[in-house]
Amino acid sequence: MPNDYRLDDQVGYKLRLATQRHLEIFSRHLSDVTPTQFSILARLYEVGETSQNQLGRLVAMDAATTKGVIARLLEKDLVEARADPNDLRRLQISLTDAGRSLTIDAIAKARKITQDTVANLTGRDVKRLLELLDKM
Amino acid sequence: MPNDYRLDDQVGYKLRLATQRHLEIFSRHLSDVTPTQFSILARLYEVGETSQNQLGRLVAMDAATTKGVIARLLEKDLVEARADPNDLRRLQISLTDAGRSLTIDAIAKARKITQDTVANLTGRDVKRLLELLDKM
DNA sequence: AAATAAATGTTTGCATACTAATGAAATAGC
DNA sequence: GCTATTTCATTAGTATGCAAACATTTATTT
Repeated sequence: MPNDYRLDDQVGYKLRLATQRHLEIFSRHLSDVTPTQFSILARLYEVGETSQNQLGRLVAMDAATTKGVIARLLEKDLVEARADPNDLRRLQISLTDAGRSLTIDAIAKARKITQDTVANLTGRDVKRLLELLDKM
Repeated sequence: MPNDYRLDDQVGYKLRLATQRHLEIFSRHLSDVTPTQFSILARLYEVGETSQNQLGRLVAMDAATTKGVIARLLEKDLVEARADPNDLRRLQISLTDAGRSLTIDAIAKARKITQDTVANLTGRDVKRLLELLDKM
C-alpha cells in the first residue's frame, strides 16, 4: 500500500512539466518549426549535406522518426533530398536557401528561447542543471 | 552568423534526451501503460473519483489530451466513466478493480524506474535536479 | 566468383500525445 | 427570467515515436 509515493516528486513527471514549459516558450518565439525540426536544421547547418540516417543519429533520433521530421521539412521546402549515386539506399539531405536563412534566424531566436526557459534560474543553476541532465 | 551556438548545450535538447532515456526505462519496466497514462492512474488512485477535466488539471494536462489518455485507459478497462447526475457536462472517472491493482503494482515499479533513471546521480544530485526543474 | 549471411538505410503502419476550434451545459450578473 | 460568461467535453488535424518490413550494400563462405 504505497502511501508515501508522490507523483509530483518523480523525475519523469517533472521532466514532462519542464518539457511542456519549454515547448510553449519555443512555439511562442518560433512558430515555423518545432524543437525537433529545429534540431535537425541546426545540425544540418553545422555539418552540411548528410544522409538522412546519419543526420538522425547526429541528433539522437530514431531512423523512422527522422524520416517523418525530414518529410515535414521537405514539405516546407526547408531541406531537399537527392539520391546518393554511390549508395542507392542513401538519401542525401541538405538545406535549401530558404532553409539556411530560416536556420540562421532561428538560431538567434533559440538563444532567447533558452534564456526564457531558464529565466528563473541563476547562471550557476543553469550550468548545474545541464551537468546533471548530462550525467543522467 | 552564429558560430558559437552548440545544439548539444541547449536545455531543450538535453531535456529531450533525458525524457527519451526515461521513456525507454519506463517501458522496459512497465509495458502496460505509458508514463502519461500512469500519471493519470496514480493521481486517480490518490484522489478518488473525479471529473475528467479536473483530473487532467491535477496532472497538468490539456483537456483534449486528457480525453485521449482516458479513452485509452477505458479501452484497457483500467478506469470507468459515468455521467454526473448533478452536472450533465461532467464525466466522472474512477479506477476499476483491475485499474486499482495495476496502479498499486505500477507505483512499486515506478520507484524502481525513478531509481534507474537517475542511477548515475548521487542522492544529492537527484535532490538538486528536482529542485532545479521545479524552480524552472 | 557465386551464394549466403550480416549490416545498413529507408519506409510503412500504428500508437500516443498535443493544439485549435466547436458545441453543450451550468453559473453569474443584470 | 435572460443574456453573457465560464466550464466541460469532444472532434479534427499535426507531430513524434517505435516495431516491423523491405531494399541495397558489404562481408563471409564455399
